[in-house]
Amino acid sequence: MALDKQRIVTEAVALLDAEGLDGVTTRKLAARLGVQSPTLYWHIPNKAALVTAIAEAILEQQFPEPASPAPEECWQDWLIGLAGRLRRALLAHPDGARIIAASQLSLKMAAISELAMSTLVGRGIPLRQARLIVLTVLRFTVGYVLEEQAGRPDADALDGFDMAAYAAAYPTVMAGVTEYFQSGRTVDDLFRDCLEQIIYGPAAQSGPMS
Amino acid sequence: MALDKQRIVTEAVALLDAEGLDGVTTRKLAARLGVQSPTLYWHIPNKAALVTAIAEAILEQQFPEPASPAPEECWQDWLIGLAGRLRRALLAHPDGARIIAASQLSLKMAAISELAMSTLVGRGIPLRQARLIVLTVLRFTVGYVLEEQAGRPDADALDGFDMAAYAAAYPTVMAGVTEYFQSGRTVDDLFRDCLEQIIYGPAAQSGPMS
DNA sequence: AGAGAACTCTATCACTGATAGAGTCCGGAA
DNA sequence: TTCCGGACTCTATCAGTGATAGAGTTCTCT
Repeated sequence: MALDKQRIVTEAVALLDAEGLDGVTTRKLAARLGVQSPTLYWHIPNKAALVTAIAEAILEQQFPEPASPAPEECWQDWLIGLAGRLRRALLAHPDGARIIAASQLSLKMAAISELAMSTLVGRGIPLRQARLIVLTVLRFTVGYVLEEQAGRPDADALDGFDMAAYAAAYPTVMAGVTEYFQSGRTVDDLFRDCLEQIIYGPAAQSGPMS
Repeated sequence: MALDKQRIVTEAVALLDAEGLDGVTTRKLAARLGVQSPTLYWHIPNKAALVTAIAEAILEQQFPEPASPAPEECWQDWLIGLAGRLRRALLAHPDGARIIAASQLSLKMAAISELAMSTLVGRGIPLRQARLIVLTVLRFTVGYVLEEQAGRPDADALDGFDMAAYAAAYPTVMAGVTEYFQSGRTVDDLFRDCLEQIIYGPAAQSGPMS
């Protein structure tokens, strides 16, 4: 049962699932591996490198191979699917988006960009525009999930939160939220609708207009 | 020189500017205020509340009044300007985006959403679509700046980073970056171009096509 | 003058990531 | 068979973190 980086990262992901990113400490991780915490530092230079490794592992689960380009599908739908997979990868673990955002120089993320951009260019989209679209979609996705996963406000924060006052102060926001979900749509639909907004442009209407 | 929440937050922002978010500790903050750290806890319930207060202060600086609706301007350009101001607010302080993303239930952020959505609705955009557009733009902006501010990779991480190999592995990404900046555009232009992608749709071309 | 709120202190808890340096284990060479 | 050196792990410790308890002080209003 030799300890190597692979085993450390695997266990770190398990710890992440159990306790969230703030629960991933070198001591707890070492304890799970039946080891003292300084031992980890023989295998990893510092904690940031561990987080980056976790990020790669998370992406790896959802993008094992470079992922497939599209055969016959239009690039718009393919790109929406790619972003959806990315979102699913981030949602699959607590604080997934935080981890990706915090990890520096993720090779897997670069690979995803490369795949997306080269696919678009292959479909005849000018390089400049392909870059803009891919960058927009990827950063939007991370930002979206980041806020999706942003801690459910803890009990303390909800003390003194006046729902009625909120609704009165921000009526349009409230009306928008209510309207959307009353029509039977889910948070997954919301993400997709936003993406279509980006990719197909404001002209696109995916749902029935009220 | 009585200590109150206002003074604490002001000094916290100064500390943030000097040392970044990780440098904002209760002890350092207290020391700057000529006080012991437990004293702060009489004025704030916990550190999360402090971060939220910092977030509100940062937004307040860029959005002092509810911000002005547009008089004659088309809503697209107005919304781009709004997002630009938000980005500037986040960039004005180290880790600004991280702070906004971490703060829960920001009232100022809700106010910005309300302003944007009601403006769009006032221009005849259906509620559903106004919500999608505003949500997309705001989350994109936070995600964008978050990555913009993501720590410059420290020296350790750059050890063993092979630039040439990177360029070889991800040629389209590299070509896209090179092409963009060689044409004289800046990172500010990049943000704006991405936003136009969202708001005007993929058909829009703001710059010369290569 | 006295009561109580407002405010700050000392002391301490249970943690965190990180490093130094000593020790153990094991495979291969002499 | 011995010994060496790398691989690996340990104990001990550092300097710091957010947070709380509880005692003490100061200010203000009645």
